[in-house]
Amino acid sequence: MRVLLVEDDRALASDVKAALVAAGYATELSHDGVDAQFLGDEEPFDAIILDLGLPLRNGLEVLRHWREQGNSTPVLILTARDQWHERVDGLKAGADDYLGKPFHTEELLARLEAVVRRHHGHAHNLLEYQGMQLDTDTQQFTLPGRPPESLTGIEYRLLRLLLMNPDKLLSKNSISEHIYEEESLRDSNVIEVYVNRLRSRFGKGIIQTQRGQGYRLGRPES
Amino acid sequence: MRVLLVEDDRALASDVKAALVAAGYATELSHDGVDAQFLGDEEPFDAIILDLGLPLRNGLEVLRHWREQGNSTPVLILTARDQWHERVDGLKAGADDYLGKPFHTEELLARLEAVVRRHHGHAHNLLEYQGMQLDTDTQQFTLPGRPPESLTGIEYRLLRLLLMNPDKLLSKNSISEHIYEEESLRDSNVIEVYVNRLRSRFGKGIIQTQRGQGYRLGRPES
DNA sequence: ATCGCAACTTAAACCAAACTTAAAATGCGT
DNA sequence: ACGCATTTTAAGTTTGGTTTAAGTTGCGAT
Repeated sequence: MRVLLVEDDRALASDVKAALVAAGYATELSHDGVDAQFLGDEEPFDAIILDLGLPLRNGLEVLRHWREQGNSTPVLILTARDQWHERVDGLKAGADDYLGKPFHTEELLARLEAVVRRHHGHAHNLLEYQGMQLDTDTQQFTLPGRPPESLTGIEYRLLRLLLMNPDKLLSKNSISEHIYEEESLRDSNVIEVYVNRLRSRFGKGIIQTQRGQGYRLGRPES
Repeated sequence: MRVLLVEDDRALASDVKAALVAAGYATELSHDGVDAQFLGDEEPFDAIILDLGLPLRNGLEVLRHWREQGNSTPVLILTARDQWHERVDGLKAGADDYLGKPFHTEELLARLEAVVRRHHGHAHNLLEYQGMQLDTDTQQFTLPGRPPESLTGIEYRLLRLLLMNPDKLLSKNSISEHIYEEESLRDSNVIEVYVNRLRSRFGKGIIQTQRGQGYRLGRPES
């Protein structure tokens, strides 16, 4: 279990880190918003403990940034006891729970565990290829450097089929067989229409046409 | 399992190599882009770990070179933590996964294993002869030292017929019987036209003519 | 050497496949 | 029952793989 602890008060930070390590968490420390943001972007944590009053970059902004990037690591925010509105803002920005300072480390540990368990409860199931990822639980699709987008039912089924057979050439027939239950709309251009939709949402390159043969998953252009 | 580790920081490189060897990978080291490119071209690896900041030749260029050569060895790139765009560029250049520096060796091992497994899972159905290969899942044709190219329907069927009967002499009649359903276009020069197309795409030598008898698969000239 | 036929080469025509759009139908939640 | 989002139909347009066709090359037999 890896945890990122973001807290500018060094003394407090190392106390808390000690407690976390004692509880069995591999803990990474960060003391300002900019550094924290990079760490959160680049490394996979099971949870993040985030103080909102940070130098260089406000904690709320950092949190919003992560959520916009499609990073759904559970975040527990720390707020000053009397800053009631910060908690609301934090939850709205995508935090999973909050804790007022000062706090007892036991309570922190309890909340942390709860937050992690809750998150693992709906552990997200990812279908990934060339940096694109399809979350089969939420039906959301993410391409590198963009926020996740929700898909309609058929958009999702088409994209999932492609991602489950990367590189493979799939004929329109086999596609509609997989997407619909029964002897399908044989002469209908549904597939073409949806290919068109996905291309205009996510870029032309995402699906390649092999005229007369079928379609194939491509790689997203920038 | 052979792994190529490309990393110019010698200290880091030998640490990581030790970890890889301990995990059971036969590991080859390279410290600059030119050397790495040569090794990747000449020797078969199961995976490559590639730092992007290299002396002599940029890691991205090396990766692009390999992919242009049709080399599909899984590549895991290492990027500095603050170079977010490098990841995207790397994926576009054909990397299979990325890892920000600094990293934990356990994570490197996990990603490496995942990448190798994924790559093996992607095993395609290949029709192979003299270094040429026809992928019957993607309908793409690769000759040594070139990136795979997509084929049109009839190009594909002709090439497949030839590769399924290597060395065998195939008359134009038997060819058109295999390629078309019905009583074929007996007096038509379709076959000749397509033989011509394949030769100009992939080299004269690829198909040999036996005047009056038919055609036979040949070997591609370098 | 020359003639004739098979194979080669090129370009243009054709036509079904795929694309694009918008409107109509469907279905779902309130 | 209504409004909204999604799915499907439909019609017009573009694209590019296939085929035809006509001219050229070159092998091999006489």
